[in-house]
Amino acid sequence: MQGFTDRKLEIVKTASLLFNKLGYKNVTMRVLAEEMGIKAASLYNHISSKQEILSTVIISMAEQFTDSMASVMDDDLTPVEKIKSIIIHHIEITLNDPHGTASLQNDWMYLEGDNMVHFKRMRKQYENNFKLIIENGIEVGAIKNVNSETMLFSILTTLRSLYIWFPRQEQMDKEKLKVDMIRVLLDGIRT
Amino acid sequence: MQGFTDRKLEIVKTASLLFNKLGYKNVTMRVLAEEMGIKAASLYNHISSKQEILSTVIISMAEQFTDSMASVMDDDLTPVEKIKSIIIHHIEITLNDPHGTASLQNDWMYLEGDNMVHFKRMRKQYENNFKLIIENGIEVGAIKNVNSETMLFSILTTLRSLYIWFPRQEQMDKEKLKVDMIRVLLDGIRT
DNA sequence: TTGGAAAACTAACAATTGTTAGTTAAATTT
DNA sequence: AAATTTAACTAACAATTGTTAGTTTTCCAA
Repeated sequence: MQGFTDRKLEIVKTASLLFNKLGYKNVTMRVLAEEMGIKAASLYNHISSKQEILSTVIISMAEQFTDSMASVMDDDLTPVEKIKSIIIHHIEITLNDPHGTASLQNDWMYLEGDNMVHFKRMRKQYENNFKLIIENGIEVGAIKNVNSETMLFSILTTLRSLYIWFPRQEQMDKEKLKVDMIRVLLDGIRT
Repeated sequence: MQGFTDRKLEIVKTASLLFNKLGYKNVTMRVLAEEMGIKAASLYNHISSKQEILSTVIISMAEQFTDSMASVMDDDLTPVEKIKSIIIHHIEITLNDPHGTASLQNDWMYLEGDNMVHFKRMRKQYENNFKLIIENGIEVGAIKNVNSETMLFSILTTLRSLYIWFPRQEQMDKEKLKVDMIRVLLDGIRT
């Protein structure tokens, strides 16, 4: 029983790596199987469909972000500290599974049925919570009085794209990255 | 001769809209044809392959950004003003063709052969030029002395994702958007 | 009115896709 | 050692893909 779970996890990990390298639709079951060193039909001893592989990757990543947002909302912090905490969570989740995070951004559109509904609901709620934090920051005077959607998406799209350029930042250590990122997103680039 | 060009342009425009809605690989020639009100085979009176449609969309968008960067590099401006100019160009190109910009971000990975090479070269050069401007800004003390790649990608990924949330900002006018965007990217969100 | 080009059509192709059925080998349990 | 489960295999399927060939319709110029 452990063996089954391990093998499935291995398939999902390999798939998310290939999704990232080739794009979801270019990762055929035969390509995936070859990367695993087996034949395509053998994959079906461990998973039920290609869609299950995709949804396992996407939904598990989305749930990590959902959980991290829930913990931030619960914490008793100022708005600015909550935003710092979100930035840190993004960096850690992304560094912990860059290929999964990349799939989350690039391949969610290939989800079907309930998986798509569930994903969209989680994403919407994440954005709503983030926006609430920003608007609370504006109210207490800690955040600029600029259109909150503009600030939300400026920060969020940057965080969502972290996976793209982490490969180029390998010399940089994680803690410095967090500090720099927080500084740039909160205070901009101008001196 | 005008008729031919017009029809091809119409196909390309429709395709980029569908790419955005369904994802490149879900836009089959039959789906595209149906949206145009004709049969799949009829598309080939105007275009030579699906790849040609994709590359027409992607390369023409990439060239717009390349051209805009070239003009910024030529202009006699301070580093900060150059960055402001880049932000404005991004907003204008994106607003002018949101679906094309979306395809540029999402579907470039399905380019083949020379198209892929050409695209990657343009993108690399764009990033290099942007980075030079930032590093020049650091030298003259106008930009924070933070890792230049961190600042580059924070700004660039935000600009590249503009297409995602422009549909939500329809009530907002273009000039205010430019002002807010410049303010947030240069000076952050904190008061 | 007619001739010719432009652009639509029908029909079919070869290749590739995800998936299933049935079978064999490997590993684990009894 | 035997029995049972796990996980690989071969072979094939139905559906879908981009594309081509050949034909008919539409439309404008002469």
